[in-house]
Amino acid sequence: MNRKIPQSTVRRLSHYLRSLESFPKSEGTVSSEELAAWGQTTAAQVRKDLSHFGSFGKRGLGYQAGELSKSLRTLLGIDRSWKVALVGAGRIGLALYEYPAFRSRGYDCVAIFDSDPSKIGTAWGDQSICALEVFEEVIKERDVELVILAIPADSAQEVASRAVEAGVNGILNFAPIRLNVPAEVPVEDVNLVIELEALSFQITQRKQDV
Amino acid sequence: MNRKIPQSTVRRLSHYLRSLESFPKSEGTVSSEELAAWGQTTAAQVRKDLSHFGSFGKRGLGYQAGELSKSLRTLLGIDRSWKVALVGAGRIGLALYEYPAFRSRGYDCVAIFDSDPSKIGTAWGDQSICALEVFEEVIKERDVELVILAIPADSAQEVASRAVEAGVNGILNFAPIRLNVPAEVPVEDVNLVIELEALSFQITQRKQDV
DNA sequence: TGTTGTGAAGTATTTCACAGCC
DNA sequence: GGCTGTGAAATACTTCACAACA
Repeated sequence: MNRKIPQSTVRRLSHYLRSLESFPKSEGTVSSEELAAWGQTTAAQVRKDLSHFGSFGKRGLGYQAGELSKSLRTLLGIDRSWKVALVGAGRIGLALYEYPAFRSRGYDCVAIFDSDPSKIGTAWGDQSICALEVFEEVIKERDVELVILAIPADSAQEVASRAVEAGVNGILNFAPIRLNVPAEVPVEDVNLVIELEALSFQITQRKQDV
Repeated sequence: MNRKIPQSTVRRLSHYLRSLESFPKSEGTVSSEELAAWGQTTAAQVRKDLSHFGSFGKRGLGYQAGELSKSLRTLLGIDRSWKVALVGAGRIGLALYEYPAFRSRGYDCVAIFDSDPSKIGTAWGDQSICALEVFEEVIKERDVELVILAIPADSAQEVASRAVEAGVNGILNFAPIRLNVPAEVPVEDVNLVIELEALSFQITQRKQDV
């Protein structure tokens, strides 16, 4: 129950939750062995991950699936909904906006911004696209907590700084730069090119090892 | 020059390369200090990362920017082009297909697949969308090496298995499941919900720590 | 002199193995 | 008997610190 959670543990918690949701045994118990099999890890790892936060299981029995789900949702902070703003109404922005898993997990898009005048005022679903000029105003008015940056690298830093200034709590960044923000505002980077490069790296190395 | 490269090192190599490309000093030298500043790491880490693969710098001087770029591209396996197939012609697929950084890094989309009959035969750019029925045939005929899965979780495993069977070398997986494939075929997962959950986790924990 | 390359030291994370409880 | 929770051991990764050398 201490306070130093490895980043990797957090990722695995998400997997455990998804695992519980995907398997139909919403009633009944689940063992660390089963959770491990689904999440591509070990039973000991599952138990260690959970033990950082308390005791969720019963010795000799395992974990109550329904209860564990609920606990995981609380831990991950998704036992509530989050107000999200999307910056960048391009292809990636659209894909994210329409991504059903977001809404079903409680991430609610309450504002969309773009700098392109031809897009401003048009609507996606029930959201009309706002100009970046009114960014701070809208962020505060709608109590936005998370910002998704789906804009090019050269404007990402500026928008990130403005978002922090406006009181946003976290940033999901698709722009291929490392954002400079205060340590108390977490940033998660998604960099698609790096993922592809990690693949070609592994393939290339493997061939050389033969 | 050994053979046990941390996964994190690979990610950082990509950052170093992007760093070199973003800074205009394509001629001249770069120090580990400078690379570290851009990549949000330490100078020692930069040197250790590179030392796994050989000696790229000159003591007292630093690294020759142009040479180091070239070496990094070779290490990452992007000193060539890769033939990529996109499976899933939905919003995410479209965003990826139009993502300029892919093509500029040498990832060439040579086939698009979808299961929706109304999409089959229509074209995106110069690629017409193929049915999954002809998957193996097209993969082999066009020498596809990498597959990007931008399809729902329930069909992802089947397509992944067929891709491996057809001789694909690596998979970039956007479906929220852990794919079961032989160890010699690397898989990189991109899971957008997990990234958001990592954010809400951190924000939630932080608030409780006060 | 200035900066790399690298063993050795220090941290962090994972795995082991078993006591404790159902 | 079975399975969790957890210190202790093992492994992996990062940082230090300094010899080597342009």
